[in-house]
Amino acid sequence: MPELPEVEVCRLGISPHIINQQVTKVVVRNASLRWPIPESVQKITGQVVQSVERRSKYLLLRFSTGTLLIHLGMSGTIRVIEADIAVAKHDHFDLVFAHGKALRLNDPRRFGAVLWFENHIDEQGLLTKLGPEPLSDDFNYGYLFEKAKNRKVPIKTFLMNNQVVVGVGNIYANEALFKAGILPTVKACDISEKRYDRLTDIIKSVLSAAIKQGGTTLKDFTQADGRPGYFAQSLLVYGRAGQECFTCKTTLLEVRQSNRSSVYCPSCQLP
DNA sequence: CCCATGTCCTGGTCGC
DNA sequence: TGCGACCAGGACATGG
Repeated sequence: MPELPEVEVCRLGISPHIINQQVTKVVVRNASLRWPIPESVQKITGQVVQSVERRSKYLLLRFSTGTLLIHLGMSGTIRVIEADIAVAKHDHFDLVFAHGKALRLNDPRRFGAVLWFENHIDEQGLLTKLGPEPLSDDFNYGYLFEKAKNRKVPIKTFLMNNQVVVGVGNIYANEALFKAGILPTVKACDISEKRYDRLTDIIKSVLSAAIKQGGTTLKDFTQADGRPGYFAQSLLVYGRAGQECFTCKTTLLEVRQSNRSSVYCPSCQLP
């Protein structure tokens, strides 16, 4: 269930357990994820994890000869466990380490990915077209306003476009627009610079708060140690269609946009 | 049958 | 007409 906060929570959780650790075995139980896990992942055997980075929702494990890219898709989770713990359904991939632990990927829907790149991380073009990281200084005042010029797409769809800004998925797009008081159906080009500046601040604060609380657990997301995230308790509109707005008691409404559900308060959120 | 946290890809439309 | 940018929707697999 990962959006950016969940992936970042995952990165923070697994990093201390696997950095500087040597991989002794690579186990592929089911290679058919979004793309087949390549045979070349076996080349990781014997190598040491140098760093665990994140770009957008991609986890990047750096080794001396290349990078292992992991994406959790819609339903992926990663845990660091004792390597001899029994395999569960949908446990597709393990990195086993010399200290007896294993990084284990579980992904029921198999929309996730495990890829190995030597030298050129972007052989597949997955990272080249991505917009700025929302928590970086590249995502700043004026950016969204400039980017939105002539864009007639609804603001909700605009925010979820990875070429605009990465990491803002359906949950946090809904939450940020509620907090910013912007109707999700407004055209991106019709929003003022001032409102975009406020929205930029809100996106940063919503994502940061979610990371601090360990992400949002809806069904299956867990942190690296198996604990759930607690941000679900902070959700103001996502998943609350038909219920009262916490601010004004108006009934929250739901619309479909680009095949995704948007929940909003018709009173607090304005065109 | 409905719905679901992501995103690549296809095919259509629009403007220059 | 051509080209590129933009945009809507399908597709993927499994579970609740």
